Amino acid sequence: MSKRVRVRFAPSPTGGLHLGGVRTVLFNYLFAKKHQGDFIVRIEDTDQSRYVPGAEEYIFDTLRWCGLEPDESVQHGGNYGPYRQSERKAGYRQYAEQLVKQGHAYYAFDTPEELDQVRKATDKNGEGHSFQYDHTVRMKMRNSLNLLESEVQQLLNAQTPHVIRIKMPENETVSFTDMIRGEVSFETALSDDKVLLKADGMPTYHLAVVVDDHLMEISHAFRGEEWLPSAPVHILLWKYLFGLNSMPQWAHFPLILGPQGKLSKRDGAKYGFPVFAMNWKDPKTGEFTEGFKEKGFIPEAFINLLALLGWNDGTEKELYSLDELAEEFTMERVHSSGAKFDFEKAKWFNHEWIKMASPDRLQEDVKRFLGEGGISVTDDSYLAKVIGLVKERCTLLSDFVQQTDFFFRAPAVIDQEAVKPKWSEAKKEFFQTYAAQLQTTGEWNAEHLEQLFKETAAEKAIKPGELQLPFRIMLVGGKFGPQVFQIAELLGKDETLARIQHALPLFE
RNA sequence: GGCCCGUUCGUCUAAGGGUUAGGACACCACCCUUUCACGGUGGUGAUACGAGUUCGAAUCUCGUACGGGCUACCA
Repeated sequence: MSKRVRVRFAPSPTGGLHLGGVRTVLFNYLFAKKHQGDFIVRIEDTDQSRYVPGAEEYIFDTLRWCGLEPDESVQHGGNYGPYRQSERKAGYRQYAEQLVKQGHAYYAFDTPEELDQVRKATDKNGEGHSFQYDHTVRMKMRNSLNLLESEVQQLLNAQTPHVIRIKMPENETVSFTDMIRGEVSFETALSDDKVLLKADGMPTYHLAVVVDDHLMEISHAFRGEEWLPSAPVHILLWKYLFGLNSMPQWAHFPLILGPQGKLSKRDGAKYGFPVFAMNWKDPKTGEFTEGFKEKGFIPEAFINLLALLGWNDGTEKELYSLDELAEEFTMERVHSSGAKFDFEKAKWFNHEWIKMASPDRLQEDVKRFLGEGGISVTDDSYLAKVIGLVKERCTLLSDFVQQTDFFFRAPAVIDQEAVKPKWSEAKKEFFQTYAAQLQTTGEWNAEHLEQLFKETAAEKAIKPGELQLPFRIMLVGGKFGPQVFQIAELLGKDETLARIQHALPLFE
């Protein structure tokens, strides 16, 4: 019997969640659901200098909007807490000390300033990175490998600021099986001696991720490809601390790329598409980044498009609900190569989901957008009818503003130029007659209105087609919207007549 | 620079030794609609390059090129 599936998403609260981040959440979530496992969110806030107030809340708000609720987290509780690494601070040191005792790590007293100097000195106008704190230089630095034991003890007793670094083996090959990429291997000699415990007593990501994955009994550790190069450090820590047998299985997701390489939040402003899941304003810099939610995406579509960026089930199916995804998802079918994000395709997904959604489902979202567009809705059942009529021509929720505006208030502008060139006295007479008929008719539905329209047109010997555009302009103000008689039906008798009367003189 | 990962239409991808290399988005044309869309039909368009293995390679191997990631007391 294999152990229970437990996966985690481990964001650091430093800002908004971008596409790649949400997809990492999604794949974790899907894998957990598929295997009846647990999905945990652990906040990795070990770097106090990068902490951004509000970012943690934002993350949970985003997950809620996406419908990806964690089973355990800061907000959801659970038996493996605390779920915030800063609150687990006291626990990490013992593991680092254990490594020192085992000879796999050591105390280092070099200050950040000293290291900076060495880096600058070594990096003689090359493109940097010639200095690494690794096995080739560690015997020249100020650390417990090098200093006398008494000196080390003295420094420690005097509370001299220090870090604990891993002592990377000098010639070992570390390899592991990535669920997506297969066998991956690294030479340990090429990696530097990463800091495990910082001078402020906080662990770095490397120590914390291993310790917490162990303590939280994580069975599968998934993260973005940017972590692949540091995997050997983590494998080594697992080996030294808890044994390779209890190590989770790894998978590194391909990156989501922007038009020119790595997707950055700046791409959003530059190319006109959102990068974050929801609007985010950095409280420190004031920098604003647009979100998919506010751009007019519905979460069903957002999830769907993210899932298909790097995964497919091998069939030609493209539209999946969250439940279907959880059913079909397998890690083996996740790609190993990065995917460039295509906003046009993203919009297509949204359009498809809006078309599939019921007016009820869309009601609240549409109302939110209409409100922002200055349209207030008082009659929900009227709104539902309107939504049903126009939703298939809306790609983004924001499109509902233009598509429904004229249902709630008379058009502010009448596109007279669309009518004037072909306007005639006969057409004017037609509308006068038609208006009079509408006034007295007892029946008010699209079919009847159309029938009446055609009959009257025939009497006046005008092709009905030539009259439809003017009628549309009167009711809508422009050349758009659903079938014109359906519009009139929803508008009702009084409003329809008022708009005809208002527009008629404008065509002279 | 070093290390790691990757490379099929413009983009997302299917095809895990034998197919006219399939689909979707986008684009173009036509049809439907006397609005704008939806929808329908058709079209343009790809295996990075070079060797090797094989009767046969998009698929396996190697090299080259290109792309990306990492190289902090950041995650």
